Amino acid sequence: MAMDERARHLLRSLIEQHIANGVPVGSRQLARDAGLNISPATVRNVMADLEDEGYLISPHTSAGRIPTHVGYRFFVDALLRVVPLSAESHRLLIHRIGHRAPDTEQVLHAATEVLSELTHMAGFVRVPRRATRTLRHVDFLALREKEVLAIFVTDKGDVENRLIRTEHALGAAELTQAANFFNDTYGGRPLQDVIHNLQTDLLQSRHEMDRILRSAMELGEEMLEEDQQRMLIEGEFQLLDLPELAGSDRLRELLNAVRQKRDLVHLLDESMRGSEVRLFIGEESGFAPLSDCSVVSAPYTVDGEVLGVLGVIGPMRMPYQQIIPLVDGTAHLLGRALSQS
Amino acid sequence: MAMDERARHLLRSLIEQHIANGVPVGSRQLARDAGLNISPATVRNVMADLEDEGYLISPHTSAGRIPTHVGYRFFVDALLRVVPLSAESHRLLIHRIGHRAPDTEQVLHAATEVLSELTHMAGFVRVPRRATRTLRHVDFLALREKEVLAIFVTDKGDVENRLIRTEHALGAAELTQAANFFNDTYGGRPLQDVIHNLQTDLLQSRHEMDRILRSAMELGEEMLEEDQQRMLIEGEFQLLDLPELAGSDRLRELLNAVRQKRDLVHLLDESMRGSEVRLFIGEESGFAPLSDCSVVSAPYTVDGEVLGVLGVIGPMRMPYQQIIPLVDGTAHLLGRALSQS
DNA sequence: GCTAGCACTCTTAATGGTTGAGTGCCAAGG
DNA sequence: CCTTGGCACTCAACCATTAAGAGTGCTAGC
Repeated sequence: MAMDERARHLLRSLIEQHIANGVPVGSRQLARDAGLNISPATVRNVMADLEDEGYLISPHTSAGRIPTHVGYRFFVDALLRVVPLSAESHRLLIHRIGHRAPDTEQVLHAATEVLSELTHMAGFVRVPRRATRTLRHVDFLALREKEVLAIFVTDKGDVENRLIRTEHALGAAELTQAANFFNDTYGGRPLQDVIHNLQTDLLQSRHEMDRILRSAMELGEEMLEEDQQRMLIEGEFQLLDLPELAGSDRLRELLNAVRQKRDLVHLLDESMRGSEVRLFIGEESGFAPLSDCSVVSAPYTVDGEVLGVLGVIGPMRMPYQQIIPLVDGTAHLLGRALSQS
Repeated sequence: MAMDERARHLLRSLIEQHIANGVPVGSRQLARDAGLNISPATVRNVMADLEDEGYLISPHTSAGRIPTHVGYRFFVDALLRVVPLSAESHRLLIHRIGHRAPDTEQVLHAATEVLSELTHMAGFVRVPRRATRTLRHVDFLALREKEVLAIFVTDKGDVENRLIRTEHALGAAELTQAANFFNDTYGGRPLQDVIHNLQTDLLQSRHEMDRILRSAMELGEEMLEEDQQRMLIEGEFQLLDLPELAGSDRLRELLNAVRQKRDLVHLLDESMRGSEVRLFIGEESGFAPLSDCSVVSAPYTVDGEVLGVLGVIGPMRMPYQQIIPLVDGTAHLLGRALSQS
């Protein structure tokens, strides 16, 4: 059954009030603040309908009503009036992630922090995946007897390194030779390909550098695997202040889940498909520890390519009309900042 | 005034009971469990004395007594019977930090985690300072026009890198030349010296590589500065479970303080002087957010040189007799694990 | 110097009454 | 048929009171 105009208006008003005050909204107050000339009794009838349809719920018999996650979903999809990003916030964003050293890592970190600060919730940035990066340069460095340091550099300046134990001592010449071979053969090619080709190449040849190359390959694989986990999070502790999550048990679960990152990353990778802001409200995420929370995320892109996704985690009851443009704006600015580097 | 044998015995018994149960200990229970044949009334007299001398305090008139930080201090210094590390814990420690890839970073991380897991408190490891490290190798890599990636490698295999913007494009030959100059001049020397000498050298010469070298120096400085901050922490959230800190405000302060690391690192650097386990009980740390907590720390050494310090943060009421050997053992094993790499 | 006894204090939990907010439903009115 | 006022009902929150229990300090006697 379709909701009529008045019901929509009341639902919006109720949710806005609840977001603002955090307490259940009763019929009298809603009747007064909704602006319609309607008695509380009428409002009660409408609210009863909305409850039947799953948009609202009352915590107990005599306590007004609060939105369900279904209610919030309808609210953001059909009722929300997004306010443009305030000039002040915009300035701050630019200041924090626009005027930066060209270091990717630092920019990402700054974005995470500023998200957390401006929203007073937990901010996160999913770090760009390296799978599509190309291999820029490899270096093998003899640290001491039988220990070689392998250094990988990608085209974006990501550096990864690893200590490799070798069976017999290797001279500088040999290492240079191995590095040259590696660079000549694989330089400039996407990391994924490098790993893959290296695997088949190693099966055929019995090059004396095998061991080093094999270790190097493992390092590459690790880089790709590590990718799966790389996410910056800041301001988790702000979640401690939220009265709605105060029940300590839930909260610890949440904080641990956030720290583990695994499932969260999975969730976010899903949301990288679209190109717009995306919301997971309450149980929608299908991820139990988040069932009292909402996640607002937006992918950031460089030259039209989606590199990662960023956003915030907070209570279901958050000021979506401000959070959404903020997350959106941050994603755009981050994309711009990264395209300069 | 000296404490007589009986008072010491009662104090120990009281603290042990309080550590075990977490509730204030009354005269009746103490009289029963202390093993002496003494009436509660007598115990009360002794307890009153101990309270006068600052070892105990009662939360309110009719609630038994709990130790003060002075009481705990006396307890650990004079009364504590340290139990040897359980075989089980020892096995776990070895398994987690003994059998590891030779990667320093990974070993440190594993140590942090295992400390947190075994104690159910927050575990930390202060990362070895690089100030005394020697410079192994420097590499300059042209990433693209006017961007150079500088890579520093220390003798222990620490790698640090930074993107440098240059004024005009530099060819591979020039970069190799710069790197060679750098390696020839400063290779094998302590980082501190490198920075220092580079500073004076740059003032004199007007080498055309100035800009790169200067940036490289800044990178080195950053490495040293960053040192001040580098500490791994794991399991902060376990502190959420502690009933004694449940008062949300204190706890958030604590978590934030731990996250900031600054003051904590300062505190720990103090404790690196000795070579033994060290305790900061309650206010002893002189650091407000920690005033309800104790820190147990131990330096870890390789070849007799103190590299860093590790330990745990938990409530004042913790089982010191087990925590102390655990922290001690972890420090030893970590030192051993690092000496192999 | 130790102990028993006693009066006293203070916390904790349970109890019950009151208040106020809010609902659901019904019957009257437009 | 929708709206509205009225009314009975429910429930959480608050407050005061009570009772029980734990523990202390003090004193007097052994």
